[in-house]
Amino acid sequence: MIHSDESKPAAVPTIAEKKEQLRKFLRQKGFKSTRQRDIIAGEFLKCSEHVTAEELYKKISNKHKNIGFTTVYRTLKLIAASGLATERVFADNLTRYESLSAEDHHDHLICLNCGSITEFENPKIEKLQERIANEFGFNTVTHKMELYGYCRMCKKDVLRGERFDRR
Amino acid sequence: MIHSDESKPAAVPTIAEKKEQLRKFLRQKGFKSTRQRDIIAGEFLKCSEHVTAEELYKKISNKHKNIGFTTVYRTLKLIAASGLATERVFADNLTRYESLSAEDHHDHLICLNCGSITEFENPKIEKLQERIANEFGFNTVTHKMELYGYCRMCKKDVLRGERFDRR
DNA sequence: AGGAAATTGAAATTCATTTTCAATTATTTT
DNA sequence: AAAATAATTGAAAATGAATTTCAATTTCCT
Ligand SMILES: [Mn+2]
Ligand SMILES: [Mn+2]
Ligand SMILES: [Zn+2]
Ligand SMILES: [Zn+2]
Repeated sequence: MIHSDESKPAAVPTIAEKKEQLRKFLRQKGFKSTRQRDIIAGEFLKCSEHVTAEELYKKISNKHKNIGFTTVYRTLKLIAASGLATERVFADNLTRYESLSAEDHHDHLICLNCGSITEFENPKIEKLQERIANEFGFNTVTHKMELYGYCRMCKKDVLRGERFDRR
Repeated sequence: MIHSDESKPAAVPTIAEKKEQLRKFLRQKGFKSTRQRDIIAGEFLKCSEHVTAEELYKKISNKHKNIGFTTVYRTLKLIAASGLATERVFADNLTRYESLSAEDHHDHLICLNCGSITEFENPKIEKLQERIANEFGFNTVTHKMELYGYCRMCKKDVLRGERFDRR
């Protein structure tokens, strides 16, 4: 997500501020702040990707061989519950997490060849979705919208007959 | 999907015709037509829902106790490959199949309470999706668009505080 | 510091999906 | 019509991500 408007510096929370938000959430829920949760949250907030528990675990276990997969898995759930992240499941059926500030919503373009994920936002589509839901007397809570195909780079390779899995 | 135009009777293939299409597909691929495949296809084409392999297997095994789950599972894959059905995976992460004629595309409204699935079609959204893909130099192959929330019936229950899982 | 309560992480479990394999069945060839 | 060839069947096992279990450890509160 690219925002060209840099006029409101307070709108983009720092990693430290996000970590504090998590700590606040934990305290408020009667949960505990731990060394592991701090490290996991730190690493998660650093890497701004659509990351799986497995992937994050591997990144972390380079430096911290004593942090287990289960804890990474559980901490990602907590981070999502706190509002700092959302869970996403794309066509590969893996649960991914992405860092997210409260307001921000977007959908995804996903390359079937290289797996790259591009984010977009389109208010017109969002409005149309609401209109459709209303027509059916439906009360929308959330939606999923994903476009699958070939990204600019992979499209070229396909034309040249060079398509292969880069994942 | 409701179509009020009944002027073209040939446009809606009968179950027999669909079964024939499957047989043609099998022959063409060097696969075999079997008693089991015929029964499974028949039952699948009859029940016009978003059905899982498990569900269809249970329906079938009432009458045909000798047809195994694996065969139902594999036959559904074949039916999808033949173009008679599409695979769908909604938020519950179960693979569902729905009978589908070649042209027809639609998206879904899914009730978080009762699990009911409503189909809709919106050309404007489809066009906007294409426009967005183009903006990113993206070549769209397929897309997924699902609205999750509460259907008309369940909305009422929610207001009365009567929400519960009907699935 | 002491004690109640939550957390950790290795291992086990779950659950849908997918694969394996020996026996059976469908199709083609003689 | 039988034999040869090749695919199918279905029970059981394997897979793999997600989730749970549980004893040992750590955090938080007084
Ligand atoms: Mn995203
Ligand atoms: Mn449908
Ligand atoms: Zn790509
Ligand atoms: Zn409902």
